[in-house]
Amino acid sequence: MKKITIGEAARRSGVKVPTVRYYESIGLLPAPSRSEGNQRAFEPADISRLAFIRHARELGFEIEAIRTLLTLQDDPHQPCASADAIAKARLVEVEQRIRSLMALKAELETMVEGCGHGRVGQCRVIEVLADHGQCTHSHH
Amino acid sequence: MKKITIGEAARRSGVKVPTVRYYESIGLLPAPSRSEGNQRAFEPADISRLAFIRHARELGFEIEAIRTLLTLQDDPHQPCASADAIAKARLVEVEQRIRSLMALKAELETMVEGCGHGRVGQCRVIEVLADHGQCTHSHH
DNA sequence: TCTTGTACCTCGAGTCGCTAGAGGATGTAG
DNA sequence: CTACATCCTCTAGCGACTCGAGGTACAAGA
Ligand SMILES: [Zn+2]
Ligand SMILES: [Zn+2]
Ligand SMILES: [Zn+2]
Ligand SMILES: [Zn+2]
Repeated sequence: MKKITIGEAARRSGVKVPTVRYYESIGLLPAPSRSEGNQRAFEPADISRLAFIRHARELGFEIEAIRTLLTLQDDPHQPCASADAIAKARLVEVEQRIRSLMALKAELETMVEGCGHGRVGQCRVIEVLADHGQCTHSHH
Repeated sequence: MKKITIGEAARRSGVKVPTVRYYESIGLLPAPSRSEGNQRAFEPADISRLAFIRHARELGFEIEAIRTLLTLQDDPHQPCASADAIAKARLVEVEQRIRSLMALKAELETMVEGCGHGRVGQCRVIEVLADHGQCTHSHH
């Protein structure tokens, strides 16, 4: 079996080189063996783990959640309730965030569309920012 | 004219006390005069400025964007094109973020719904996280 | 074999927008 | 006068990286 350098691990997993080292430093990725010259030598399992982490990060899971998910993955006999709970919590988060962003979008549209592109003194953008009472939604 | 303490400024503007000091420290809020005992004494204009900052933050504008917006606000004779550009850029950002979160939501729903709540070995959540190829959207 | 160039190493600091805590001074009400 | 809330400065910490300095290792070409 040939050794996988950090650069190749990065290329294969889509995680950047410094980030790979960072994940190792926080214990998310086990410290790999080293070459004679002290360079990291990864194995295929590490690449899978990195890809898992990257995918979970892309889906917005926090590092601590990923740590839990990885621990679960390491022991396939456990019930998956905690994994499902983490995913469900993330889903709720995402739904809330979408709702909040939709409200924001509406306010921003009003601001942008309402402006006649004249002087700052009459700018609707500045005006609305200065006075939340002009917003259609009271909570952002 | 009575002096406004930092606590009252915080209460009136909705910005927390340490955050008010932080805004002063980064030059977003002018340093107010001080009492004999070295305590900050704000004026009504500072409260408006704080409220403006808070509102802009709630709408997701970055500090540097707010700095620009405040500079514009300070001189009402300038054309408002830059203010509008900032708001429009923020709108585009928000729209992109919403689209991205909608895709995420779909993936998370598939994961959560597909799981039979058995063992980790068969958990759909873990399975999808380990293999992005199982996602319906190729880009997150 | 030597040289060149790329990739690797560690360590510390910086990013953003706050937030928390230590340790002390000031202001106000009873 | 004594509590007690509020204020002050300063430093450090959060999450999740990202960057730079200063140095080492390794593979390919002359
Ligand atoms: Zn305008
Ligand atoms: Zn508003
Ligand atoms: Zn499951
Ligand atoms: Zn995916």
